[in-house]
Amino acid sequence: MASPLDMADERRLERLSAMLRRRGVVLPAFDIYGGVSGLIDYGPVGAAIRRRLTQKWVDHWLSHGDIVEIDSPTITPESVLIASGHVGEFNDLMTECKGCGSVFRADHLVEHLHPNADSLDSDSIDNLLGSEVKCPSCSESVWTPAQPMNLMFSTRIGAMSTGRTAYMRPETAQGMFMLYPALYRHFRQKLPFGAIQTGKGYRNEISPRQGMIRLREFNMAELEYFIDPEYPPAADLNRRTEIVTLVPDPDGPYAGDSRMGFGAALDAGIVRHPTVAWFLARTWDFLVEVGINPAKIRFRQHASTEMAHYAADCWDCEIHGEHGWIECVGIANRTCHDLESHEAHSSAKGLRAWRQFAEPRSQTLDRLAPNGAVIGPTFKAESDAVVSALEALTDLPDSLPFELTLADGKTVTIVEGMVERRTETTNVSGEWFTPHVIEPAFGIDRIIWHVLDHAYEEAEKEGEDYTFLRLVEGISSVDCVVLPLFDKDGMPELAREITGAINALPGARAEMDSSKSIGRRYARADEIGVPWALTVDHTSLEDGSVTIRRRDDQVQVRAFVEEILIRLSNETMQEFF
RNA sequence: GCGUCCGUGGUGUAGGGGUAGCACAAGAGGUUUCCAACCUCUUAGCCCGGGUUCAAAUCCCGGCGGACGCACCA
Repeated sequence: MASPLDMADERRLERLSAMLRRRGVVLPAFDIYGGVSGLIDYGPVGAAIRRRLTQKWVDHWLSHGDIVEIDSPTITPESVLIASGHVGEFNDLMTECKGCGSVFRADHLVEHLHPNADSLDSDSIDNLLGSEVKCPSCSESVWTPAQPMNLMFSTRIGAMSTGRTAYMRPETAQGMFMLYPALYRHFRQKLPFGAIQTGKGYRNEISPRQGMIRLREFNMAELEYFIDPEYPPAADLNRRTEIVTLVPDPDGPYAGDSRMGFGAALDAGIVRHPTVAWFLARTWDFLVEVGINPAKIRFRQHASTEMAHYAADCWDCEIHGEHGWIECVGIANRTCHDLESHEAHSSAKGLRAWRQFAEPRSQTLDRLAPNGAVIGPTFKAESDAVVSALEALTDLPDSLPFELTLADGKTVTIVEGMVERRTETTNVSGEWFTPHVIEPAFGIDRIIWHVLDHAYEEAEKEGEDYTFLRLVEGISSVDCVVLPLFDKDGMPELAREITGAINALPGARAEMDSSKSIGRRYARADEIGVPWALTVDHTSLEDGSVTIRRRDDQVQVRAFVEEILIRLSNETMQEFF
C-alpha cells in the first residue's frame, strides 16, 4: 500500500543519519572499539535535545497535579520480575534447525502436538520436536536442544557466590509498583493518583536494527496511573477538536482505519476505557508539543492475540517516519495484574485502596456463633479448625445436628449447645480493593528519532542544497546562537557578553559562533535546529541592539538585548515578528 | 541467530598487491558592512585480529559494525 507517506527519497535516511553523526546529535556508541550494535551515544547536541524533551515530558504529566515523579534502581532483584511475569515471559525456549540454521520459538513449533505448549519444559519440547516436526523453511526435522533465550541482562547483587540473581530492568514500571504503599500514603489514601519515572531500560535484543528504533539500552518514560475501576476518571473529551487516525482491533467489530475525535471514539466504544481515552489524548498533546507532525500519528489497538501478558487492553501510538510506522508509546490498561501479583509474591499485604461507601451499608449476617466452652473440650486440638470452619460457613444448616467439613477435609458433627444461631447487623463503611493501573509508556529515543525525522527538511537555497532542522522552540539544543558579524572591532566581546547574559537566564541556552562567514554560521545553526540567531553588527556597538533572525523564514528584526532577555525568559521570541 | 551485499579522513567518495587521491566540513591567518564567497596554510583516513606474500587498504579466514531479507521484537 503506497501512500504518499511511503514515497520518501530512499537516500534521505542516509543523509539524515550522516548529519546526526557529523553534528554530534546521535552516534554509534563505543565506535573507536568497533561499536556495539543496539547501543548509541547522544552527542553534545543530542544530549541537550534529549534532556529538554524528557523535561517537557515530566512537566507535561506533573501539571496534572495528581501525578508525582519517582526514581528507582535499574538493577532489579529476580523475585520482582518473577512476580511481574517478566522472567517467565522472557524465557522463551528457542531451537535451531540443523538443516538450514533457522531459529524458531520451540513452543510455536509444537503447538499442534500439545494443548499447552508454552508451559512445557525443554526436555518435553525436545521429545516432541524429535518426532515429526518439520522446519518451516527447509522441511528438515533435526533440531538443536531447546534453550531458554532470556531477553533480560542478568547480573548478581553481591560479588561472591551467595549473591542474589538480578536483572537490569526491562521497564521502569516495576519501580512505581514497588512504591505503591508510599504513593498511597503520599496522596492521603485517595485515588486516582499517578507516578512517573524516566530512565534507562534494558533488553538484550537478538538483532537490534534500524538505528535508534530497537536499542539494547534505551530511555523510557512511564506513567502508572492508579484508579478505582468502578469510578474511572475521565476528562471531557468532547471539547477537543482534533481528528485523529485510529486503527482498532482487527478482530473486533470496528476493524479498519477510522478518523475521528477522541470523544467520539470513546462514545462509539472503540476506545473501551474512559481513562485510556483521556491518556490517548494527552499523549497526542505531548507529541504535538514536542514537534511530531500530527499527520504522522496514529493510534493502533492491539489485537487480543498480541496483547502483552499483563494487559487487558492496549493501544500503541505509532509515528510514521523513515522506518515506517513505529510504536513509540504504548497505552495499556494493566488492570490489577501487577499489584495483585506483587501482593501474592511478596510480603506486602497492603497493595490496595479503600473505597468508602457513600452511605455506610448495614449488613445483616446470619451466623452460627461458636461456643468455645463446649467446642474446646469436645474437639481439643481441632477446636481452632472447627471454629474457623464455622466462621467460614455461608450456607447455614436448617437444623442441628449437622456435619461440618473442616479445611483439611475431615468431617465433624456439630450438635446443640456448641453453637448459637445469631442474626447480627453491622455497619460497613467501605471496602478494600486492588486499584487498576493505566500505563502510558513512552519510548523516548524513538520519539526523539521521529522529532528529528519530522524536523529534517532538505531544501535548496540559491541553487545549493540546504538543510533545516525545524525543531520547535524549547527542544533545540540551544535557544539561540550569538554571531559577531565580524571577528573584530569589539563585536566578539559584545557577543560574548550577550551569550553570558542569556545563559544566566534559568533554562535558556545560547552559544556563540564566530568562525567563517555569517552565511555559513546561519547554515550551521539551521542544520541543528537552533530557532534564533542574534547578530552583533556595527549598530550593536553604537546602541546595543542586535538583529534577531528567525530560522524558519530567515526574516530578521532588530531589538535591544534587554527586551530579548525578557522574551527569552518567557520561552519564545515569536512576539518580535 | 542464518543468508546476501558492504566497511577508505568528521561527512561523501575514488583507487584495488608496491608513495592513498578528490570534494565538502573543521582549525589558523587574510579578506569581507548579514545568508554555505574568495585566497594562503594546516589538521585528518584504508573497522579489528590472524594468514598468504619480499610487500596487504587491496587476496584468504575469523571477529566487530552497517544495509536488506528470514526469524525474533513479551
